[in-house]
Amino acid sequence: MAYYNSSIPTTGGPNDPQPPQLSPEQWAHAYRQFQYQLNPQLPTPPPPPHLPLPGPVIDPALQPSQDTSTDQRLDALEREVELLRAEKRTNPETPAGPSKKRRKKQQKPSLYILRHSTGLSKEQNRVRGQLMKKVKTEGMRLTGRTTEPDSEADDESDSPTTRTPHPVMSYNFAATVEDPINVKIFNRIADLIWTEQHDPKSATFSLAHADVLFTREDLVEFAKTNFRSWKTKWRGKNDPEVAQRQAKAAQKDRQDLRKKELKANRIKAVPEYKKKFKHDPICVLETDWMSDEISGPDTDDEDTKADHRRRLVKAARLGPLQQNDDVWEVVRPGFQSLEMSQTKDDLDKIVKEQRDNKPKRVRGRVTRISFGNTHDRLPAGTIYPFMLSQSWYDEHIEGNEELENEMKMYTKDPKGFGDS
DNA sequence: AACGCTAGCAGGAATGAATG
DNA sequence: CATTCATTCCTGCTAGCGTT
Repeated sequence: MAYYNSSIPTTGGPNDPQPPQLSPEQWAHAYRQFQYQLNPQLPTPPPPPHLPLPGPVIDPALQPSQDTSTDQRLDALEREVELLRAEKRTNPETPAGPSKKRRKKQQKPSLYILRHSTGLSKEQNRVRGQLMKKVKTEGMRLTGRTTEPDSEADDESDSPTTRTPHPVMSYNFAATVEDPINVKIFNRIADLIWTEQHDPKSATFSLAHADVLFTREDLVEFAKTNFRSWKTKWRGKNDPEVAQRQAKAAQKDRQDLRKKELKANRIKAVPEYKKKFKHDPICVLETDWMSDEISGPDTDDEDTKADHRRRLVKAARLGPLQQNDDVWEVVRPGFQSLEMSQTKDDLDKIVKEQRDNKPKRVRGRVTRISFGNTHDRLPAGTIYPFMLSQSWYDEHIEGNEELENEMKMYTKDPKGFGDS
């Protein structure tokens, strides 16, 4: 993607493409599915205790006609299994012996098939999503949850919201996922959906792909994940400290999002910029290096906040009807050199031109105001020499060994920047 | 290996304005 | 009025981290 990543060792930016790698779990999963392919009579991957061994293997050719893609997949799986075995052979810890023990060990990781999404096929992911949705729906029905989180947690005699008159079970959010009550609910959910969906021939079966396997443990795991997410919400409502933490996180999240949008807009202007300046500005467009766009100062002091807001409103020249509109202050990174900020300004100019040229069909954007303030956070990742403001470095970094080490910089500037 | 927590992300909802 | 589109923000899911 970004060309500078390829030539120079970086600290591993967020955009680095990762070569796909199979985890042990995925190996196990592949192996397991292979077993099933060989012996589809096994209706489901049985829970761990008893897994009849491959036993008399059925010639795949004898199986009911399969389309080529299935055949191909089977081939791939065969190869994977071969690799798996090879790996095993070279593993000194598992000497070949009476194989009962060995097998047990091997089965353990395959408790789950769809638990993690990485490495799953498209079909598997589809079914995975369907199952998670079912688990969630069932969980809501069972615990009497609506999409609206009910406000009162400790008040039993709540308002007459006519809810399902079902025998409602309630999660114990104060406890963990191991709490007996919670476990009971997980099992109930898992059993229900397992019964409904594990047999493709049954009338209740409604998954997109009948040949995708899953285990009951998968379902329990989905239910747990669900519970955890609900618990987080519950804690936010019941623990002021947690609420505060979450609010802060949400704010940071919003901030990061704005940076990302800023970057995306500027990226759209890159082709035009290249035409104009004959070099590539993409090196400047790292999310972290975009300006902050803040609604208010990071403080608890109400006066400071109110004052800040007043100044923003004034600078934005809001009309009488717009007094409550959003206004953001742009706070640029202090570390950046003139050349870097100029590059971004040039990009923004193009962005603006392009916006003005388009038929205006957009809602008004939030007004951005700059008071010329900067922040002094260190740049994330590795910057190029031309990006660094010498005076900022002298003032904030120079002499502080820890910070000096934290600043990472390439030795050479990209073409068209700095001296090059 | 499982747990709890969190940052980051994708997808989509909501919003507002111009257009047919 | 419905449609279309860009912008902004929210929700829920996931991976990754540190702990048990």
